[in-house]
Amino acid sequence: MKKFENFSQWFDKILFDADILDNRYPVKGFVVYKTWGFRIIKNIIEMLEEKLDETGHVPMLFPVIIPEDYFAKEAEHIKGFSSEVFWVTHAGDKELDRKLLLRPTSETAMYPMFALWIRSHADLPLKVYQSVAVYRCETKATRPLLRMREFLWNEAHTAHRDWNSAERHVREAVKIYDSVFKRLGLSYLIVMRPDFDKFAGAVYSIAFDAWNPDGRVNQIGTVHNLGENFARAFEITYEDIDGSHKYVVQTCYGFGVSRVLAAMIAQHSDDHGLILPPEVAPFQVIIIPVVYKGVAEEVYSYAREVYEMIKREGIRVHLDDSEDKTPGEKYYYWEKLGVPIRVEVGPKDQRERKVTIVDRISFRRRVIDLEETVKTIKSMFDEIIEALKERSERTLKEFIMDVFNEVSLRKAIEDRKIARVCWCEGLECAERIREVSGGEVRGHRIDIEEKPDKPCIICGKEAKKVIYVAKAY
RNA sequence: GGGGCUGUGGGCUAGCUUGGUCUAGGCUACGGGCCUCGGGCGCCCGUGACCCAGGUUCAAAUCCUGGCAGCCCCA
Repeated sequence: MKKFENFSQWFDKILFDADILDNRYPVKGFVVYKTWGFRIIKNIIEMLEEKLDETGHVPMLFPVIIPEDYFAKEAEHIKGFSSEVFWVTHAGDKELDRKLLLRPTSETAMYPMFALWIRSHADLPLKVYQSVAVYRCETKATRPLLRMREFLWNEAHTAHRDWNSAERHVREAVKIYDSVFKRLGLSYLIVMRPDFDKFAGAVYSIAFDAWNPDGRVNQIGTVHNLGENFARAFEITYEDIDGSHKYVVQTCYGFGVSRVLAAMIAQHSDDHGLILPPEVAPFQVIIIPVVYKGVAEEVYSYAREVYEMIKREGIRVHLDDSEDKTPGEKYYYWEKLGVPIRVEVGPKDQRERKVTIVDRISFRRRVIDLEETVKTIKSMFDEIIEALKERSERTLKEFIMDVFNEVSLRKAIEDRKIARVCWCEGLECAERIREVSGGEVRGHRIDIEEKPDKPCIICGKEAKKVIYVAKAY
């Protein structure tokens, strides 16, 4: 199965073969995360939460249930989400007096509580996060990890004294996500969403759009400045130094754990199976003893010695000493699961006190002295993540295509590219872009500055922004 | 939101057009056994399936309707 030719089937096969998840659960859009996948997920979440802790965020856990009247408090918000809400209407066979819903996102669960907790400027900024599942009854076709009705994310919600400190914090949040995504070797565009596509209830929205082998973009994270919109709806006020009462200014940001996992798999893996950045791989090193009759005991005990030596360094290492498989079968098996480094120990290695070491990307074999093993593994970890990052960045660049008229725009989207176009910021032109290309306007970049040097691709008037157009998940 | 396609052991599939030797075939995986195990060695034995509910028919994996689930395309 070829990654760039038949992404869907390739992706489904990897998810199944690498024990990431089982999507045969009998409810559309709900999946079971299996052990290997769930361990990776836990490592990703841990990486993010550490970063959030470092930057002054505190963990909390809010209920999955939100009462209808609270959900409805912010007008735009309810408009944006109501069509895909799962409702809880009954307890046993009795109808509830007050309808409840499963959170599609937690603003309306958290902010009534923020109103109780925030009294004065001394309570600000408040920075809260939680890693939970959220529920959205997607009407489009669901796809494992990419578009599900129950999916995992981490959401952070903050409250600030004024617009400027909220603005500063938005930049901080973007930096946090950027650093975590980079550690996972991912490549993406950081874009300001056009006004008509911002989060329901936000003043503006910033998004991280990761490339996917089929040319669609995968939104792996978003950062929103909510202004006072929710503060007014939920009466979140504080007493300032001068005794006046003011609304807080809020931000919120979501890190799509399921989609980040999808992006990692989609960007890094190959036709042999999964490829994982060492930092999140459940096993970072797999040891395969190569035994023959007559020398088995020596090789096994040497393999255990190597294992203990690597384990002592805090590296997640596993010794596959099962006797029912040949070494070749084990190579394929662990490659499929994406273990970054394989250490082979055979009779020859044992006699010479060496090991044979192979990485998951290049499959290059090298024989090194036993004493060099740990040092070599550690430097190979760095080489692997750098190689993944470099390869992914290169692919992103290859996906981007400059187009200057409707015909080439349509062609670009047809060819599964991400189109870069100049745009006048007119709503009708954006609508037209969608119509002629079938792609969506994703926004203009904020990670780099891009000035339009051509007129608007649709109306020919002066362009204000360089925007990206692509199909999306 | 609209249209098309599909559902066969754990995975991939043959069979469906033209209903009947289908008692459903293969590969893979799995369990047991043998094997000199550096890239899926070979051989023997075994377990395991027609998505669900109706309908047509002497007879349904095969035809029809609905449900559930999945894939693709368009808006």
